[in-house]
Amino acid sequence: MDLRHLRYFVVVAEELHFTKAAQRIGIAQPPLTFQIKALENELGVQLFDRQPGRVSLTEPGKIYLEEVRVILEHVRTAALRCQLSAKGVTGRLKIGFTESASFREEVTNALHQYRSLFPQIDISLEENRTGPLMDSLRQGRIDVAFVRPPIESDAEIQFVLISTEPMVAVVPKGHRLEGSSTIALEELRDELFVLYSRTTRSGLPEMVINACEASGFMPKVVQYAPQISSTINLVAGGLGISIVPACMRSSRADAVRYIPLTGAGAGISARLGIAHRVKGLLPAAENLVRLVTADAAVS
Amino acid sequence: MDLRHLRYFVVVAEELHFTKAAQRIGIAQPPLTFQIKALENELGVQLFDRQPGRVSLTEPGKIYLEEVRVILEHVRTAALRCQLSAKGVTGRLKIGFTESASFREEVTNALHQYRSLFPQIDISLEENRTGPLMDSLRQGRIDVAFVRPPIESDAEIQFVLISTEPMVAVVPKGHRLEGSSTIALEELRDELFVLYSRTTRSGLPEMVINACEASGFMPKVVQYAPQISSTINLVAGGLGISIVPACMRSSRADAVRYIPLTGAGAGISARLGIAHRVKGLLPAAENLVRLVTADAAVS
DNA sequence: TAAAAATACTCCATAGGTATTTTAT
DNA sequence: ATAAAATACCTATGGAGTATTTTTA
Repeated sequence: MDLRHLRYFVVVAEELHFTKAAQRIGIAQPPLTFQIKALENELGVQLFDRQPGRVSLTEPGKIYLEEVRVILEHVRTAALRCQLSAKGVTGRLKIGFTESASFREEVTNALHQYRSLFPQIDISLEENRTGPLMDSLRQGRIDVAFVRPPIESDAEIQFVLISTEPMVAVVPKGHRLEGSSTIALEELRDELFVLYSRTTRSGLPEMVINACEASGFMPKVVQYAPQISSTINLVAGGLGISIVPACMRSSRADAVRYIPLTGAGAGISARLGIAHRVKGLLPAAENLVRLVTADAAVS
Repeated sequence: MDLRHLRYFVVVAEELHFTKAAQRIGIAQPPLTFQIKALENELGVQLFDRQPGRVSLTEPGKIYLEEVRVILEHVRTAALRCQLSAKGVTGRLKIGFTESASFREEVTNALHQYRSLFPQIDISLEENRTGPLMDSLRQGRIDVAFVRPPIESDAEIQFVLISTEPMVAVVPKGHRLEGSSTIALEELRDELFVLYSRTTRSGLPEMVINACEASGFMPKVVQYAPQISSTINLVAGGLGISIVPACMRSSRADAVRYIPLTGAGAGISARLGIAHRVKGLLPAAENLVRLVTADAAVS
């Protein structure tokens, strides 16, 4: 049995006239008669009472018509649902992001814009550090991730940089450098550092340490903290000073001061990008990536 | 788009392996690949991610699979519903019957039996006189009717006789003939008659009048009554006597006596049968007719 | 290198067309 | 007598087969 049989059946049931029905379908009457008979044979049921000039549905035919109409409608809606999903209009999207990404306007603006463009997408968010996010990405637990390089790029994962910003020094209120408009890295030689904990050999804390070494001293790290915001809280608490991405400036403005770096410090920057699988990417994720990278190209 | 496409799609989605799927379907791999591509082209959506040895459903593909499974199941159940309806297992049935038919065991037994054989048929009953029932039958308001001949039989209507019974005299208690074991029609020459009203030229009351005439007298009819039971009630009330089908004997046994007729009176009989349209007969109605006429052949 | 999907082509089953007959009003 | 469905037969599209190539793990 084909959908053709069902479609033809509905037309004949509507016209109750084989010749007219055949015209509406766009075929000749004999093949239509043949197809309806084939359907009846397959069902083992007479669907029409036929007399020349007086075709009518049998009772089983009426039952079947009801069902077939629903089936044909369902065939259409199924295609539609599928197409909407393919366009990323409907569906779900799992987004990972690092703590500091949520402080960047590129990210929040993109999410706002995405939500208004695709209100039917069910978005779920996961905050984690770059490393675990990349694992989740590879294993399909999330679909896109706002992460900080370096990313171990390969054929499976694409990474697109969307922003670069300077790192700034964070000192507690009342610190001797509080009033400085800029700080050279060398001035921090004797400071105690609170750093975002090191999980890779090349993340933000590594960059800070490397820059200090380039300026001729090894920073004295008194504490590693799991989040950048907790790092800042520890600075606010007077444990030491730190160096964080400039976007964090709005955090704990009551208790800390953010001061631009000069010299070797001006060279270190926090880069942020969006990472996603190359294959098996959800349509909804493609749309977000397109939106984010289009913005990145403009700015 | 064909059901074939949908069926193939489900198999490939289940196997996630074109070669195995082709084997399960019973065709070669290339045409299967071709058909799936045709489906994808028609939808405008990629349903599978294919790498040799690693076929997987895309997100829209998963959505479509859900829908298609429901569609294919619906195609099956639609055929089933249609077939059940064709066998008269499900559906509705409108039965007409004359008042006296409900006093005949052939009719009540048949209905009992039918109800237990086809519990899913929605039966509705209509009581009326033979003439209106035959009109309803022709116009499709009812599907079968238990009626008394003569029936104006033609190509549209089939009538099968299911019982023949004698007519009996009804006299009120205390009547001069109350004690008679039989009554010859001539003995009623001077009686006042209450008759079931005449609507056709050949119904039960006509037969009574004709038989009386054959016995040499014209019955004195004092009252026509719309139902046989009201006729009997009038007899019970002393208005006169009547002649009714033997099956009515159980009616008003408190107040009337039923006495068999002899002579010309023994010749008149009440026949009962089932009538139905020849064309456009509901399967449920066919089953009832079959059941009733099979019983009729036995008895 | 091996396994599986894609491509290229060939064939035939069947959907559809044309001509005609049958049937019921 | 007429209109419409059924029948008979023919044509051609496209579904399926076979052989081969391409691709990726």
